[in-house]
Amino acid sequence: MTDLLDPGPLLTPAGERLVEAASELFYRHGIRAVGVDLIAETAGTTKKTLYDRFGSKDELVALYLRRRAVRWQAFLVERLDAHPAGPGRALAVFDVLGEWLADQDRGCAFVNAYAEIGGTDHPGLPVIRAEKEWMRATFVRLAGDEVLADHLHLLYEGATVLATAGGQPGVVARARDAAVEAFTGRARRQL
Amino acid sequence: MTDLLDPGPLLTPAGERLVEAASELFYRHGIRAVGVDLIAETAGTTKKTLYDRFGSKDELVALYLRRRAVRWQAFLVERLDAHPAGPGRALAVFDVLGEWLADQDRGCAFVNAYAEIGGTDHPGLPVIRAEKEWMRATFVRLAGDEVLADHLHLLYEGATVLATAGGQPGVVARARDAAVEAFTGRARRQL
DNA sequence: ACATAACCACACCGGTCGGTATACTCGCAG
DNA sequence: CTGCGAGTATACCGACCGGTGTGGTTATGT
Repeated sequence: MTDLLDPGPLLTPAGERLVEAASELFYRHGIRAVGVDLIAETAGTTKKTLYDRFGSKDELVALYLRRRAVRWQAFLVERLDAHPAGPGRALAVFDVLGEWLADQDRGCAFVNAYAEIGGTDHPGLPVIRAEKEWMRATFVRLAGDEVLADHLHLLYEGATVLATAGGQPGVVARARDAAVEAFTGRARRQL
Repeated sequence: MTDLLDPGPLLTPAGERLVEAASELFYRHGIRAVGVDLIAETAGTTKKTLYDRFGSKDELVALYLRRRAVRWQAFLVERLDAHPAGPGRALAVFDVLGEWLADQDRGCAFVNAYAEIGGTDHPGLPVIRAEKEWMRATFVRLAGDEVLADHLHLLYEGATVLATAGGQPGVVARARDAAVEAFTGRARRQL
């Protein structure tokens, strides 16, 4: 799992600009909507360099997803560290999600990518699965309870979808409320 | 809302074949991945007829989404009617979802469409919003409680995402379990 | 007999798609 | 001085993109 989300070795300067440009364009407009010509032009380099560095558009897409996963995970972990250790951190995930979604109005990059490459053998597919599994594992670690973790993970994914595709930005706060209730349900279950 | 999900007037035979072919191709491969030439060929007709009937690819996409919404809603209502009236019907939504997802392995058509057309003024966007709002209203009607309905709706959307993009097909049953717990939480809240 | 709508066949438009090839310049390490 | 990896510039490839135009056929209804 960890290797699937490895952002890979350091890139050459032009390679770095290419993956940066591709990441923003892919997220904002979708994968198929963005051509390699536009990526190269935005990065201030050429298609030749793109294919020299990454071999194919599909590989560049997979790298985009790996980088995106690492970025979100680093953001989440950093924000969670500011909270006192304990079950409250599982709740704080929803605060971090709200903060993240304030900037990222196009929703979950992995869900979006699956919409375009699902049902194929695209090299980005394992990255998508690994990211969702990482979030589940994170909830398990934070909640210390598999059943509760699944419950929280479902609320988390639902909130992301409804806040973006559903056009209901306030839903993240309601998801947090639901998470609180899930916690009290766990407490009662364990009595 | 209801008019946004109106499938529209009856179509001519070739128009009907076109929207049928487009629906399956769009859902299976994505919107941008499917060209109008392929749609026309699959329907056994021509591009000319497509543009005579629908005016543009975007309008055909919007119609695809409206039809998809109507089809899911009819399926859900029919299945729910088999259950005795009462709060148990809100739980049955998760059984119906599991049944539906067994055939539809490409996830939520509306979330997928948003991944491709979000951030634009595509005529399909209001349809996506209307469908999500319809599901929320349905949960409110079934649960008779806004807070509980939001909780259930979040679990429902999360289950759809994780069962498909997340590659965790068993998650729908866990979402149902979580929904049961949300119900008992409501009961306790109302005492 | 005539109009009309629906449909079909096909050619065409400018533009973009992912991907390849050739040739050149630069900085740097041996 | 030389070799080499990185980057640039540009042209090219066949295929496909969404969309338009022309002309002709069939069926229905008046």
